[in-house]
Parts: sequence; C-alpha cells; structure tokens
Amino acid sequence: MKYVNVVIDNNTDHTDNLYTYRCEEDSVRVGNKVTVPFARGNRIKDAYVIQVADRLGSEIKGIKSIAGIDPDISLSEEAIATCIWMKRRYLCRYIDAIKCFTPAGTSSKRGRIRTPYKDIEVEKTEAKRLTDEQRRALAAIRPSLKDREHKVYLIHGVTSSGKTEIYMQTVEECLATGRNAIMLVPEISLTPQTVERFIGRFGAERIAVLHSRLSMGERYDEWMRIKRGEVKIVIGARSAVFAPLGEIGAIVLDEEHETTYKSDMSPKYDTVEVAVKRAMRNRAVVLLGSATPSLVSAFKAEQGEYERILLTERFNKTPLPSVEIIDMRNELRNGNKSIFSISLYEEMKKNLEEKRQVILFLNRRGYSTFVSCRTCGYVMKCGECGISLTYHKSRNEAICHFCGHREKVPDVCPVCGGKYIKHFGTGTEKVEEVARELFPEYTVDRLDLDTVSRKGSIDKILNSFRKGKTNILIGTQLVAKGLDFSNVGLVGIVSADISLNVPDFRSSERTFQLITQAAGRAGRGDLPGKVLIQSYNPDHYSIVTAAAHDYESFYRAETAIRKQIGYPPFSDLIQVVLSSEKEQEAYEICGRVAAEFVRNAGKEEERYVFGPQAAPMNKVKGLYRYQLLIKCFPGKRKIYTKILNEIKLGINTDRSAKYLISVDINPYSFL
DNA sequence: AGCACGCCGACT
DNA sequence: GTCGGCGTGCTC
Repeated sequence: MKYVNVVIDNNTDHTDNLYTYRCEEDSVRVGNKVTVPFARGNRIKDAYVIQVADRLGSEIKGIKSIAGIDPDISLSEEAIATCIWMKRRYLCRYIDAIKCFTPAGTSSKRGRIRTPYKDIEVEKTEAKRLTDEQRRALAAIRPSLKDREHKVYLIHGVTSSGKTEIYMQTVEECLATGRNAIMLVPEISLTPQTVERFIGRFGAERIAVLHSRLSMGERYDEWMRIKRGEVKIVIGARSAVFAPLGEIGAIVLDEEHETTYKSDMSPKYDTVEVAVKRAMRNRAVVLLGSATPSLVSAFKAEQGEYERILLTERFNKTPLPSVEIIDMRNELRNGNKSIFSISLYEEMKKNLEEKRQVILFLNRRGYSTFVSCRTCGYVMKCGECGISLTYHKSRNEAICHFCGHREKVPDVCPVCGGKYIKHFGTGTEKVEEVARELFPEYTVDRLDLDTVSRKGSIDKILNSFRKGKTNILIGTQLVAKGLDFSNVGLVGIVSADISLNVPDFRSSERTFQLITQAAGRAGRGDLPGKVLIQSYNPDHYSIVTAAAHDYESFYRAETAIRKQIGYPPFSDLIQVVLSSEKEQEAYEICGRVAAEFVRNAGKEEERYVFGPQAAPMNKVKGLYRYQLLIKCFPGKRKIYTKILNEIKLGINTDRSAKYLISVDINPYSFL
C-alpha cells in the first residue's frame, strides 16, 4: 500500500495542485500515468504520479484510491523532475510541462508501426578523417563523456568548419559508452538532411525522429520505439528535447543561437535551458554549436559555465569570402536613389556574365518603421533603452517599445541638419521588381514565407536554384539556413539597416548573425565568393565586425552595451501581457499588476518595471493586449517569479474577470 | 474547467 | 408544486 501525489490532466489553473490518493499497487512509480476518481462526481480522469510515499504526513479527509495504472505510458523520474523545474522557471502548469513529455496521439489500431523516413536509401558512411581542430575538439569532449560528467561545450566554429562531423563522432563515442543521444536542429525543414547523414553513419534502425509535423500516429509510434529502448538516437526540432529517452549521454543543439529554440506557445520554454537541465540529471554532455553563438551562451562560456571550443578554419580550406561594406549615404550624394548601389549592380552583372549565381538577402521583419537620416545615417533611439524608436504616423511621434518614451519627429536631422530625415521601413518587396528590371535576360526567383506557401514548397524553389535554372535568388533568412550551393559567387545584403533598427535590444546581435550566416553562403565550392553589404550605418560595430569575421570584437562591444543598460545576459527579461476585450480595461489591469508587483517586490524595484503600454501585437483575436517588461537581475529570479505567479493565479482563476494574463520569461521578441 | 448544490422566479 | 436559470464553492 502506497500513497501518491498526482497531477490531474485538467486544462485549468484551478486544479494545478498535487492531489493525494491511496494506491493498492506497491509497484506504482513516479512518472506513472494513472486514472483517478476526481471531484464530487468521481469522474475518472487521467493523472500523473509526481511523488510516492509509504505513509501520510498528515491526515487527509476523504482520501480516495487510484482507479488504475496505464501500462503503456510512463515518464521517467528525470522527466518529472524536469517538469517541476519547468513549472517554476516558465510559470506554466504542471500538466503543461507533462504534456511536453507525453505523446499526443494514440496507438495505431492496425498494430502497424509507422516510421517516418524509413524509405530513405542512404549509403553507409564511415567516420571522416578529422582536421587537427576537430580532433582537439573531440579530445576536449571525450573525458566528460567517459567519466559521465555533466558539461556544456559551446562549439564556436566558422561556417563549414565541420561541426556536424564533431556531432556525429561525439554521438558515436556516446553510444560506445552504452548511452543514448539527442540531436536537435532549429527547424523541421532541416531534419531530413540531418536524418540522412545520421542514418548513413548509424543505420535507420537505431534512429527515431520526433517533431511536431509528424502525424499523431507517427509521433506516437516513434515515441513508443524510444520509450521501449529500441533506438539509440533521437533527431528532431525543439520538441525532441522531451524525447522519452533513457540513459542520455549527449544532447546536441545545432545552430544554438536560433530563436526557434524558444517556444512561443505555453509552456514558453527555452530548448537550450531544458537540454542543459536534462543533461545535468543524466550526467550528460551538451554540445551547443554555432558560427555565431548567442550572446547569452558566449557569456556563459566566458564565465566558465560552458567550455568553449573554437574552430577557426573551414573544413575544405576555402578562405572565408571577402566582405565589402557599401556606404549608401554616398550613393544618395552621387545621385543614385535606387535600392541597388552602383557596386552591387556592377558586381551582380559581372557574376551573372561569368555564369555564377547571385543571392540577395533582405530582412522583411522591417514592418515597424524607424526614423533615420539618409544623409548621415542618424537613427532615432531611446536614450534610456538604446532601442530604435518606432514611428507612429498618426501623431508624428517616435515611441520606444520598451519603456514607452515618446518624442516628436524633428523636421531636420539633429546631427547634420539634413532634410532627408524620414521613416524608413518596408518597401523591400520592390527588390524583386527592380532586379527583374535591371536584369531582364536572367531568371529571378524569390524565397520567403509568401512564395513558400504559394508554390507549396521550399524544395521547388531551392532545387531550381541548385540546378542553375535560377540566376538570382532573393530571399529572407530562410535562404541563410545551412544551405549549400557551390556556384554562388555573390551574396548581397540589400539593407543591413532593416535588421539593425528593429526595435529590439537584440537587433545588433541579429544583424551580426544575419550577415555572418549570409556570408557563409558565398564561395562554398572551389571558387572564392564575395559579399556586399549595403547600409546607411556602415560604421556600426555589428556590420564592421561581421564583415571582418571578428566575433570577439563584436562580443566585447555588445556585452559592454548590454551590461550598461542591464539587458540579457546580465538580466532576464520578463514580459507580462494582459489581454481583454476592452482596451481601457487591459491598460488599467496591467497598471494594477505593475503596482501589485512593486508592492510585493519592494519600492526600489519599481525602476525595473516598464509599462504598461500597448503590446506589439496590440489586438489579437478581438482582444486588446497591454504589456509590462520587467528586468530581472541575478538573485531576484525566485522572488520575482513567485510574485508574478501569485498575481497570475489570482487573475486567471477569477471567474468574474474578463481578462487574462500571460507571462513569458525571456521572450524571443517583443514584436 | 466541470460539476453539484442551492436559492429564486415562472409555469403546467 | 417543480423545472431550470446561473451564482458559488470545491476538487485528495
């Protein structure tokens, strides 16, 4: 006879507690899925065991007994511990965290196993000969793997430095110690190529694939194969970090800086953090790989929390492409008002005539317009927050989306007195149009979210480019992601300013990453490639350092600013969003939440609370949204989240209230 | 949330 | 009388 504390599978905050039941089965374990009679009607509900005890700490009136134990589904003790941590860290319910670890579907009735990618025919590959740098990397990782010591390695390697080979050989050595591995990629579209390479090396029968675009049945079957211990390696996008894999020896996150690792739905977890937590409990190693590590990870490496492994040379020894910055202020001065500078036009022409291909990048996230001077490059920024002010046409004002500070837009540039000060933003769709006009004899194609959904697939566009049918490809970040085209002679970044002036404290970091990733697309074959960056701020450190392939200098400059203003990695940012059908109510309650927070946290914390102000997506599904941003410095995390959780609970369990609150720890965007 | 309980007005 | 409206409180 045992007593168990369970979490009921109810989709509400009201029952987000532990409930104690009696259990006749002594075999009951933490992580078991059970059925229990619940509430007055004693309706049978699903529940999950969080704790098991032999006796009761204190008398509980009307204690009931477990109705049954589900023989198929169970979570490991490690998974349950991670759920408890997630509840605290991301302010989600127990059940939300548990659902991450359980399969959504049900078993297939036919009893036929559905395996994705099982038809892939791949030739068996052997471990490649390593470069000295790669060998040193593995030598650094090997001891912790052998000693079963938890450690995080930040593998900072230039594009094409052979990071994947390091991942695969680490996994191989992990399997050799009798343990299993998880391999994560930033998005689903990148899984097939990774799966192919791993199947070639390790064989399909040892590999499972998990991501949210599998059918329910496929996901269930893969989940069961993993659960039953039939596979050694799990590959997938962020949700695969929750794979029911036992004996984890290594977790790899490729392109660790990608924002897709942050979940935007509840629970709003950060895959890197979850991976590190799971690895700690498994005494496993974590490999975080990137050519442009996130500032947060690089900072942890500097602090000694992670060990950094540097890969400075490309695998095939081709030099990094030469990068040239084009000062768009000169173009205007010389009477060129086009979006293409003379140099970019000339270089495109030259490459096309040499039968080489051209990629043009543009960042379409520029829908919020900023104010800048086309003569000197001056951009209106918030003095306190360092973030670009967003132009609001109705009042001719520029507003800081972090703290709410407003300024009138001046008629002349306050720096140079120039008259061409205006809002600058979208209109980048014109690039395709202008490219067609300038180069009518060449084929131009565009790859972005619109064209992908219209034509049905990324593959179609990419394949015709790969085959050389397309001469000029215009794309958003989609093109930057790990794609390998050997005949690209020129990569043009049409406007570095758009990403540079996104009103977000990470805009410089994103610009550095964008330029570096884009540059990585040039000159991957035998011939060297060239990169041209157009900007009205050609002296900006993120552009200059990216052009020089100089991460260290970028890191120094950026951390200095983050430290001064108190942004991550020196703080956690907490976003609190209040939504209501009535705009006034959303605003007022948001203000009340701010006051309540300050009342509990202490008056001196008030300066770390910003808002209330309209949330970036001001109106979603008929609900008005207002937000607070809170800077949470080290040591304050526990108390802040405790207070916010109580406020959240109070609001979300109040039936008479017609508004909702949601909390996001370190959201990937405030936009 | 979901459900039972209970207190009130309306209707066969 | 009693049917059903929804406000209130609780779920081991």
